[in-house]
Amino acid sequence: MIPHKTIDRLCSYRRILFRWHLRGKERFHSYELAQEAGITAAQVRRDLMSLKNIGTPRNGYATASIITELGAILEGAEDQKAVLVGAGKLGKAILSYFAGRRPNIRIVAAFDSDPTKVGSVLAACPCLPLTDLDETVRRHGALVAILTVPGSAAQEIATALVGAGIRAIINFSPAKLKVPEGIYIDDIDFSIALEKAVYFGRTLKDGTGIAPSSGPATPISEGSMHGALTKRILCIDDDLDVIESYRAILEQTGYEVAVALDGESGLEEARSHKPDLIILDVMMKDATEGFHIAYALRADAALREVPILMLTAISSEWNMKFDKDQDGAYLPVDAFVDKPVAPDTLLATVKRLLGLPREQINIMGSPQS
Amino acid sequence: MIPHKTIDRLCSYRRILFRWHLRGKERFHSYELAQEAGITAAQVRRDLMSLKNIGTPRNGYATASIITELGAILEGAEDQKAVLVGAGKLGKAILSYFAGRRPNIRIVAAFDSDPTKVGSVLAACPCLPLTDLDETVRRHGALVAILTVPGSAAQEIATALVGAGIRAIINFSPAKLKVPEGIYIDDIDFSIALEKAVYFGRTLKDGTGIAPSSGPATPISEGSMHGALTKRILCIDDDLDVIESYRAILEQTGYEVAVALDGESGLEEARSHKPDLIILDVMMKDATEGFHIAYALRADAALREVPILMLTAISSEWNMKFDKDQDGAYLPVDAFVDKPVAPDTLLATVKRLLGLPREQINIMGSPQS
DNA sequence: TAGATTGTTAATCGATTAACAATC
DNA sequence: TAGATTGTTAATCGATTAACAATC
Repeated sequence: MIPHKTIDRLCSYRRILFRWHLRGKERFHSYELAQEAGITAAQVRRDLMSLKNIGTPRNGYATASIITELGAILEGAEDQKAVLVGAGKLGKAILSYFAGRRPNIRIVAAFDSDPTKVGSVLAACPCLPLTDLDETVRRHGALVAILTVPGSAAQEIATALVGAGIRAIINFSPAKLKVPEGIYIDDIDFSIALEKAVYFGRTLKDGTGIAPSSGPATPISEGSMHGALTKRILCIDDDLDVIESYRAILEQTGYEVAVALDGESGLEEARSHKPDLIILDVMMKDATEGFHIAYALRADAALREVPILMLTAISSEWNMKFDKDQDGAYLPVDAFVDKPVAPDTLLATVKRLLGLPREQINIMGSPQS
Repeated sequence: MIPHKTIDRLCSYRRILFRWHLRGKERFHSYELAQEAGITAAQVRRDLMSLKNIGTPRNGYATASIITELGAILEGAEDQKAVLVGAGKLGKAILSYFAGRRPNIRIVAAFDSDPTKVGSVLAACPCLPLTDLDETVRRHGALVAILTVPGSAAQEIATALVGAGIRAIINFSPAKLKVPEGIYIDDIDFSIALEKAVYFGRTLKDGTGIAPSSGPATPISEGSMHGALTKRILCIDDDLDVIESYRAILEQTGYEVAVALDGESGLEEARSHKPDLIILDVMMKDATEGFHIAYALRADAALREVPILMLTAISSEWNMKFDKDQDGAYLPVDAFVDKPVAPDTLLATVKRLLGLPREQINIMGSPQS
């Protein structure tokens, strides 16, 4: 049985490693992961002892196999299901935060006592009356519940959840839940978080040598809308069906469309007939090919300022989604669109990118660290 | 310097004690607080050593003075100001969660890069452009920031915040922030919380003797709307101005109004001329008088079924608000309304309560534990 | 090989619990 | 007074870090 805090860190490791994997980093050392996670290398090595797979003294750890093992430990074999109770502002915010983010961990239903909310669909998740709670939880075999109800209702609902088979509760209410031995409770209490922050903000000793670069934050500018037609668009994707569907949509709208079924020929095609826009699949034959092509395109002086629209999808290997916010920041591309993509979305994004002034093309990526 | 986890517990203690204080519990023992907080009595005593005030072996601790001391430690003397960056769904949910809840800790501004959000007012908090961040933080002397932006923007904004003088950040983004020594960061990461819950939900050993009372949760029923006039309403409040303003509002609408300036005479008046509704101030000369009156009314067979509307306000002593959800559950009253109360709200609530069928009157309170 | 890095054990650190004399 | 409960110190527990032989 792995201790609580170790699990915490294993989750962080997995996220970091997934990002590294996307960026093509195939091996890593304990000190690298330690630095990224903000802890010591000894801690990392000790934590990784929880898993079977070993590193080797000279070569360190293999990113991919560690991610696989972490996935096995943290998520197990089957899909995991969760429910949410309390579809207020916070509940809705959490639903939309998770929507589609972790396909392996799915919030199958939301519950609320308010009859005006029941029946609606929030972030792809049906809102049901509390009377359905027991039956729904049992039917799905959900083990996890997210509790976003007022403190006064929390205990009653927690008891019902446990009775229905829930084994872990993330409790956002201020109530201290009483549950049987063996049920996991994670209290996330905003009031206490704020009070703690106030305390430490006041108290922590005036940092020896605080000299952070000041300067106001510059908001990320949204490209302004222009319009232009009869442009040439190059689609690079290894799935022929996908290519053909995009071609149909784009040609119908009056664009000229070129296609390539792999990165190599895509690059070649781009060099011989410079397109006005490139649509690039992020996950081709290996998980990072799309990224390499993006870098190669930016390295070519002639193609540097061609906007790139990157198509993102779920990695079937670990059921983790490419995180535009987190991972996209490093990539020299101008827009991300999720697959499968709705024709409207595709056209709107294409139109926007074609209108982008050249100085707003993202040539370097904007690494955050 | 008090350690991290101790501060955590001190915050919980304060909340529990405030609730006890409202319920008239003037003294307590370490084992009582321990049980309520779910820890050991030794832990409680050790934690309370952080404060000057002492308990006495025979009488235990004085609730009020401990709350005062905790407030002094946790919040300090002056008001504390915080800002929020990222007015998305989560940011808005958090804003409305905190709105008015802790008058001593105020979120003075929200920031967002989206020009369509800037200029609006969210939960009594103006939304400003990111370009105003530095100046606003400095002007208010805010020490705490709540960060609810995407991971890709988090580091940049954190740096700007620290540059502007922020000393503590509650970070809801998945990014691991790099900040100078001495800055407090609290990471609240929903993805990791969910993964942890999934892990422990799957893993924790099948609880020895799980036999929680099953039974579906019964949603709290909302009183149905009826209508009735020429009813007699008794107002009990020690503030003459307040009484007169309510009287004006209610009489104008056609109700008959009786008044009483303290609990004692209120009870007497209720007994001599049975009203159809009682409006009761929760905080009169001592902080719990309103509560005692409520219990006394329910103890009187003749008055038991008269609905009670309780007026709530902020406790000036500790700047904590009476928490309807948490504390109200114990009280045998039928509605709570915050002071100062808008005429419309007052009338609507009065109308609803007067229409309440007798079997829905809350005679006993509904304790949650 | 020599140097670097691992897995793992031992030492340290911090936090919780137990114990108990002081005392109301 | 006698019993119960405190404040506080010592013992225990758990988690982190350091150290180092094994080894790629």
